[in-house]
Amino acid sequence: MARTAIKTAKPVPAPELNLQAAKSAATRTRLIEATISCIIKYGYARTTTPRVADEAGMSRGAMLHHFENGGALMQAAIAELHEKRLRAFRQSAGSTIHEVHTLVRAYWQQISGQTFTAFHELALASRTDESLANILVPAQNEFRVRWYRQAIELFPEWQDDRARFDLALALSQNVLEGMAINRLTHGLDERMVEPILNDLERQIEALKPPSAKA
Amino acid sequence: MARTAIKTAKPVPAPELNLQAAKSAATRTRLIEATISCIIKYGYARTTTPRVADEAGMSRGAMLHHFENGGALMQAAIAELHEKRLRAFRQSAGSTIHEVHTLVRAYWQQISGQTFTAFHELALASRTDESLANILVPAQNEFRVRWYRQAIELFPEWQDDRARFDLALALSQNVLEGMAINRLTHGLDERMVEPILNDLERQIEALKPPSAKA
DNA sequence: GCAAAAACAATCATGATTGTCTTTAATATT
DNA sequence: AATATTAAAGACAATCATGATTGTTTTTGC
Repeated sequence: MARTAIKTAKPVPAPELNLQAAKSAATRTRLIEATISCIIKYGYARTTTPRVADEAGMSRGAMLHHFENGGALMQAAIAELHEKRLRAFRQSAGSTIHEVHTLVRAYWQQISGQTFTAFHELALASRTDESLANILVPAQNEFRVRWYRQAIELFPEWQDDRARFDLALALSQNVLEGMAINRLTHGLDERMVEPILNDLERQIEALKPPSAKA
Repeated sequence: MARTAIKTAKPVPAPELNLQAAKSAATRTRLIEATISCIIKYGYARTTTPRVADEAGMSRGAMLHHFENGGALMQAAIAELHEKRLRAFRQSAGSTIHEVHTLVRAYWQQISGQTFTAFHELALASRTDESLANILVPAQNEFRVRWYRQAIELFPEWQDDRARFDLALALSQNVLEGMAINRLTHGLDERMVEPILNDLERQIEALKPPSAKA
């Protein structure tokens, strides 16, 4: 699957109220979830079409009936992963509590989950896989833009000092994602998680301009 | 190559002063370097034996003469990568200047290089490849232990407050490696590198106990 | 020089993955 | 009820990576 050229999106079968044929959608979902599971279990490179079909509990023939090739399935899985990320993100940021502490913990929870694992598998694979990068990078960019915009909304009074605001965001992103990735690769001392999170929060608070400090 | 079980080390041909047969060592080196190049160029999963042989400019048969199988070659490549890292590390830490600024920049330089890229490829692959993890994790651990020990040597007067010392180290590791990895995966805004590095330095200085502050 | 050993090259058989094609079962339409 | 459509399964040929085997050329030791 890894090396498969990835084509454009499949023409959605028009949202007529197809009755039983809508269970085809269930099968597609099953396949997409199986693909994500395989990425998490075996890594991107070993997420092969036989493995995915096996994980989904169906034949490879059935699978290729719903997705014309492995690349199309992978593309759909990436779209779903992206949606998952955005959903989790909206849920976190949409909370009524906008304290730094809450937000840091929420994002940490988010990237501690397996969705982030899958995403990083894809992200690193895309380093050396151009066709994969072509569909993944836009998703990454969109996520980052939304992250940034959301942060602006959450801290409007911080916008006078853009430099420090940007620093707080970049710091958060790199510290948290750095920890998450190091955890994936036997590189994180779990005992240091709490101290680092606390320090990050302290640091963000310190970067807030006086007008924004509660 | 990815899925190959990795055996124990090859019996070194005894350090007698073999004359021309020592050019065998050159070929082995060539193969090991080719393997590392392939990991960087194509990623771990696509570092196959034909590609490596091609990169080294020799036949696959010749390659398998020097390394009994793909796994043995990969193991040797990992050992070499580990050595490279340790060498670069010693060079950085062995400098006479022990300022925080210098050390942060030195480690940043180090993980900005391709050796770190290769290492992260392996590290992530080892998440789902047990036999790879078996040879990579010890190297990772050794590197971390040396890192820690070196830091203790560089900042002896900091040892009274171990909690803050450990925090400074963990923070440095996660921020710097986080940035390096995000850079690999289209996730780093290069404009933020300098501000983050400066902030990290400031932060480390702030964590130093009064007795250690110059 | 000559024989043994090592370096190197080429080929083979095997297993895995991929996409296509064919066949059967289920479901929907008229 | 008959037929067309879709889901699902299986078989197929092509490609590729792997390790083993065999053959050829150098190099080394006697």
